[in-house]
Amino acid sequence: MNDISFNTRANTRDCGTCPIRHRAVCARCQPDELEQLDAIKYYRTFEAGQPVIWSGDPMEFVSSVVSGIATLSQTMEDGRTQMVGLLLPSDFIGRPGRNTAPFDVVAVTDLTLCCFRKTPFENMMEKTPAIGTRLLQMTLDELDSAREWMIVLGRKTAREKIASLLTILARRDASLHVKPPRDGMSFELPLTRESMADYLGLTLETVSRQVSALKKSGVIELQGKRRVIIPDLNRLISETGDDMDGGLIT
Amino acid sequence: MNDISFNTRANTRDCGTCPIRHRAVCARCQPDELEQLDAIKYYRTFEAGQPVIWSGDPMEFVSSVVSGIATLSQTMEDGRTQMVGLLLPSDFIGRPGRNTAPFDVVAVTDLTLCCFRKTPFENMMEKTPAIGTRLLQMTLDELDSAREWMIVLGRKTAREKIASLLTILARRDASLHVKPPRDGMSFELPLTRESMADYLGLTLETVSRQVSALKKSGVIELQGKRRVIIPDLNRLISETGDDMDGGLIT
DNA sequence: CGCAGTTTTGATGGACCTCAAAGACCGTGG
DNA sequence: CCACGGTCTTTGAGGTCCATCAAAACTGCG
Repeated sequence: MNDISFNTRANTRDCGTCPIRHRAVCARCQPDELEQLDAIKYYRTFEAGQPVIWSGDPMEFVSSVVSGIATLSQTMEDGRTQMVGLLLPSDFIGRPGRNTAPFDVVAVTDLTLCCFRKTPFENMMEKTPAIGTRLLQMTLDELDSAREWMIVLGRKTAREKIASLLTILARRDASLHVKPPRDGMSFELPLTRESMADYLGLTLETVSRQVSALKKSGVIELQGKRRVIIPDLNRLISETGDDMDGGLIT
Repeated sequence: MNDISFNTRANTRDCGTCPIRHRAVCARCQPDELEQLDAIKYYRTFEAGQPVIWSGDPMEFVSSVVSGIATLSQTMEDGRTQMVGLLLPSDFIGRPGRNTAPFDVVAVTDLTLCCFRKTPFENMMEKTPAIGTRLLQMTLDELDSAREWMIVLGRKTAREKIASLLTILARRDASLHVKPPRDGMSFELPLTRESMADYLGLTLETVSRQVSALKKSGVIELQGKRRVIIPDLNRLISETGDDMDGGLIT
């Protein structure tokens, strides 16, 4: 049970009932194109904590996150690590045209991926413009998010960083449940203090202190250690240091 | 001369002799496709220091950097600013499918852009897979660079940040001159201390001090204030804190 | 219970920021 | 030619935010 670090399953789900159908890389495909994808796809599951792929490894497949959360991160020789992305349902993993993984991917919760072997997928991409178009759109969105994250890493204080992360998680959680974020909403914190620290460029102690500080200020409330309640969303957003007129969409 | 902050020129250059022909968004186009692009393109020039577009502005055009350098940056309400990208010759500006600019673009040196009005370009993209494919590839590369920059912002010391920036500039300068970077190479520093600080998430004083420190250590030499000499490239790279076995390619 | 992993809390130090002023560089005009 | 002002850069002194080191409290689980 040690070297079988993942689980490959038969194609148990039909694309028609797929929860990420309308947001994933296949979102714009026609029924006949979906059928083709259906024929070459397979599911893999990972338990919380398991690695999906290491930086530098050959990538034999590309995939979409169906359920669960994974992190994308990079580690320096001396152990300093920086998370560079959070992979949520419908996010795409992999790079057509590249053979080795540029970053580590690790499952933080139990994770289900919808996978395609790389070569068949690349071939299909050439014949199916809908896939390439959608992938371009998703990649441009991710590039914007990555750049927005840079101002968090480069210029924000520890407190602003925590508030920024909580805001992102609140919005993503809301968009997953197809509800707009609202005052009084709550969500599960999927990350440990250490993961939060790696995402924010802080130490876990600083994360812990700032979360406590936000709680003491009444900006957030905690139920147990993992459930976060946001009594006043605008209050939280004002703690991020961001411009408020940036619209609540996304 | 105040409101004419840019200069639109007739199509003076032929695509065939374009210096960025083989690396820009048009790199994979066939001769007949190039002719079509040729028909709708126009050049614009900006003087050093001039804004190209502000965050939130409507974007009527997309473009490629032909010569010069521009910065992509974001500013918080209180004035803290973070650079999120450096735009060098062949880099693409703009987003098919989006109407407003997500970041500020400013010319740091005199700048020449090869522009296309957005709608004609989008139409052409639909009919010309070579453009979309190339743009996807370029966007994926930029996403990787953006993510690699995150570890610089989040986890590196001031000294390592400076070394990282100098390494990037050295490599890009070398690749522009189609020479591999080598010991003893030198290049012009296109950025002020303040721009470097904005790129690195530091203050300009810290940048100044660390540049002096690297000079005192013999890692770099300076000719005047702007020309940097790298006596020993591996020495500089070792100062970045990065893994050295990552190959010198790129 | 007892142990391992996670989180909190405390004390201390250091890297970097802030504020301040002097110095270098450069074009302008007398 | 040199004085002059503007911009960019360097250097200094002091303070602060966050990292580091250390230990205790909490959580879940066999």
